[in-house]
Amino acid sequence: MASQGEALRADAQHNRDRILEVAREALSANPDASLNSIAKAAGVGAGTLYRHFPSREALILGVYHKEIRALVDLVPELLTKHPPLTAFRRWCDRLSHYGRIKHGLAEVLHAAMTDRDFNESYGPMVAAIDRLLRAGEASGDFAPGANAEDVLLVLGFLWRIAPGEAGEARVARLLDLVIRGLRAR
Amino acid sequence: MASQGEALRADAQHNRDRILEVAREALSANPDASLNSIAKAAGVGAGTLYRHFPSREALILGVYHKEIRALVDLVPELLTKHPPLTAFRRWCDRLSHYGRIKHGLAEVLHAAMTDRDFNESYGPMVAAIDRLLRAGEASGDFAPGANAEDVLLVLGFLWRIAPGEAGEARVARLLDLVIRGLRAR
DNA sequence: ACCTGAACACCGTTCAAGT
DNA sequence: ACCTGAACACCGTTCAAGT
Repeated sequence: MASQGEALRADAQHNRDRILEVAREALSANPDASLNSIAKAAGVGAGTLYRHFPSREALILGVYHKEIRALVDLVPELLTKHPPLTAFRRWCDRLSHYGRIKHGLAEVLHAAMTDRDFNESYGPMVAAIDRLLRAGEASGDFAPGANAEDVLLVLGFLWRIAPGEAGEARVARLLDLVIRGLRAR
Repeated sequence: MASQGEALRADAQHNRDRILEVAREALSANPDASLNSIAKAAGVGAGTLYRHFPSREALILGVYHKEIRALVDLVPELLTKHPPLTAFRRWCDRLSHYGRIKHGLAEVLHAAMTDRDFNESYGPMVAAIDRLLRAGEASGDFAPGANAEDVLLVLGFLWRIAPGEAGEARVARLLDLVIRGLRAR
């Protein structure tokens, strides 16, 4: 559950890593892969998987934890290299990329928005967006007062665009629309 | 599958209606209600449910067919009574209302967007939005060229807002954002 | 032409028994 | 402290047998 609260016993740590490794592969091949099948492929009993990840969401969150982290850490970097508006845009592009490759992330973030247990990854995500919004506000590009949780919610469309050819263009069009909506008049 | 292609035999028609009636109730109590349980509650064999609705999506679409139809039919009415911009706004409010009451509609519309079988309800939906957009374009309120499918896609956030107290305000804020994004500069 | 309902393979989840 | 894996109740889906 916790990424590593107190050190796990060596075998437990090994199992945890192995489960995440197998789950990543299995889930990206098929987002609906059964937990039993993942446990079996990882060579652990079903109970072991449940001990480490008490729900499907917890497992997915475990798998994509690094990606979420990377996304959050990207914000300060983008803000030093680019003006706020393009920083926001780049960040959304990156978010879109993750969302489309890592199926299931969307559902998890959605669950995280209601479930109070998952704040560990949802919180930083919202904070990251908040930084981008405030920066845009300070530069006068964005209208003041935009809410980071709201923006994350709208950005959900990024995960519902099929990865196909037209997808790229659609993402661009829709991000334009959202950014126009955020802009100062 | 078809709402009523060629007339069904009397008993079949009766079963179909009964299934829809029970499914509406069961799904609104619990969006994940099992198809077996719905069949049982409707007093029909599992196979009968599958004969009428070959997939869960088809069933949900059957259940909410009337609501979707009503939504589509609302557009011309709104456009005669209101200027385009408020017509759009009112329509979105209504869409939001349906989405939050009738759980599962969102997933179905999403599926409908990829699956080519469901155009029967997705098509008219897109056409309805298109009318609203064109009207706003003609009046000079909306920037030209907005894509109706894109707009339906963004509006997906409407279904992911919890029905709670803060929900109403959130819907309002987010619709403002989208409308600002659509506006002519 | 349509319906029934048992049957199949599989699911998530639990929990006694092991080490 | 942690793991195993059989067991439970249930799922979606099919299909022989009925009318």
